Amino acid sequence: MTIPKQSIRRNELVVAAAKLFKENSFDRTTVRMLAAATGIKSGSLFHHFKGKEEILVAVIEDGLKKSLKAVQTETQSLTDINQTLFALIYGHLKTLHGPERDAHIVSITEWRSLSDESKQHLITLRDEYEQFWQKIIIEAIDNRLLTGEPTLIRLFILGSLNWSIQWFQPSQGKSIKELAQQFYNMVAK
Amino acid sequence: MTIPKQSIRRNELVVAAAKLFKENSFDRTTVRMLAAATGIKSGSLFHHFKGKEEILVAVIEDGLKKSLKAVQTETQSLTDINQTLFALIYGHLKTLHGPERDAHIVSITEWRSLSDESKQHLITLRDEYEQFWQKIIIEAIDNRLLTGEPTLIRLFILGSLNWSIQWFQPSQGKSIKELAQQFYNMVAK
DNA sequence: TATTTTACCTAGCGCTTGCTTGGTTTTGAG
DNA sequence: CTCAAAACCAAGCAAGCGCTAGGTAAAATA
Repeated sequence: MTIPKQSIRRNELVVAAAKLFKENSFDRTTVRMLAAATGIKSGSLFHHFKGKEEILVAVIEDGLKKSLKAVQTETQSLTDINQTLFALIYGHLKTLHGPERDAHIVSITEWRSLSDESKQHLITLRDEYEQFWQKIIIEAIDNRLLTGEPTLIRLFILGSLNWSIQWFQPSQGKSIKELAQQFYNMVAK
Repeated sequence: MTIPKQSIRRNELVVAAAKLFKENSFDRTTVRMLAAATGIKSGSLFHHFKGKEEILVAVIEDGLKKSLKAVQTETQSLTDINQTLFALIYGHLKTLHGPERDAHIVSITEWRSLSDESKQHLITLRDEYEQFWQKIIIEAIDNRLLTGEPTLIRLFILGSLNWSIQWFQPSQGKSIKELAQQFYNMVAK
């Protein structure tokens, strides 16, 4: 019995899992809960995934890949560094609180529920994303838009942006664009 | 059988619990693990705490109270707003990565493991801490040291500071004071 | 239409979990 | 020295957990 990595059904399960993992947490979401939410019996889940952890890996992998794609799209064809930096911040917030919100939140909060092997696999994806930021930040420093150590600035900005999952409610009060503007104004010269 | 809220033994258990909750997580720390770490039998834990959750509440309560005390001490007797804002950032980082590190990390990461009742109880303490920040931030805005909405700025700064638990290793590379300086330079005018 | 593959169900095993109960030891005040 | 309160232990229960085994139904392939 081989388990296919791509299938419509599997993807549905991953989306449902992301929602449950966000609402409860990975540990407090049981395979029976996920089964009930998707109209399946709990044992049948293991036809799609080797184990519970593989579901979490799939959710996070999904989230990370979409993050990278999102900021790439948002910043492409921009030449001005001011615009690029804003687009980066805006793009990050837009995916973070967009349709894939659940997966992104899980990517951020459930990292430590992963085994070492799973971490190793996903860390490559995360590094890729962070490198994308790093490059633009360095360019911004060169243009005196930012000052300080690139790595520290990156951790600082990404930290505060990611923290918004703790307090920001989409479609209530501020728009994401306003938010991005305020973030941008605070760090850029 | 009444359970006293203050006792030396209880405090030892809370400290040990903080460490375990940080290393594993609340859910993945079993009462048996905590018992083994403190040289006790698992059942005996329930002489000190009504249930497992009460241990978590004690850890977080401890962390929050010490946070507030730390920044109060750090900023007292300062009149210049520049100095005060720096002291606030420095004080926050110093407790966060100081001797009570475990409890603070648990306070940040395990919030959602709490029941609604426990949350309600602890939210008062957290609000108190945030209000302390808010006051100083407003003063800083009045003095043109910061610009923007107070609440947003607070969330932004505290978010990035708290995020440092994800990457900062005490006693390795940068000192906390250097870190605080960089943070300060990035937000203050 | 026959055959294989994919998707699912039924039933339950083995293990761990938080917590309880009823009893014993230790401690400290009078 | 007495004795009650506090701290602990031994043993185990009931519930929930991830996951498996063996089979059936549906869909795809030939």
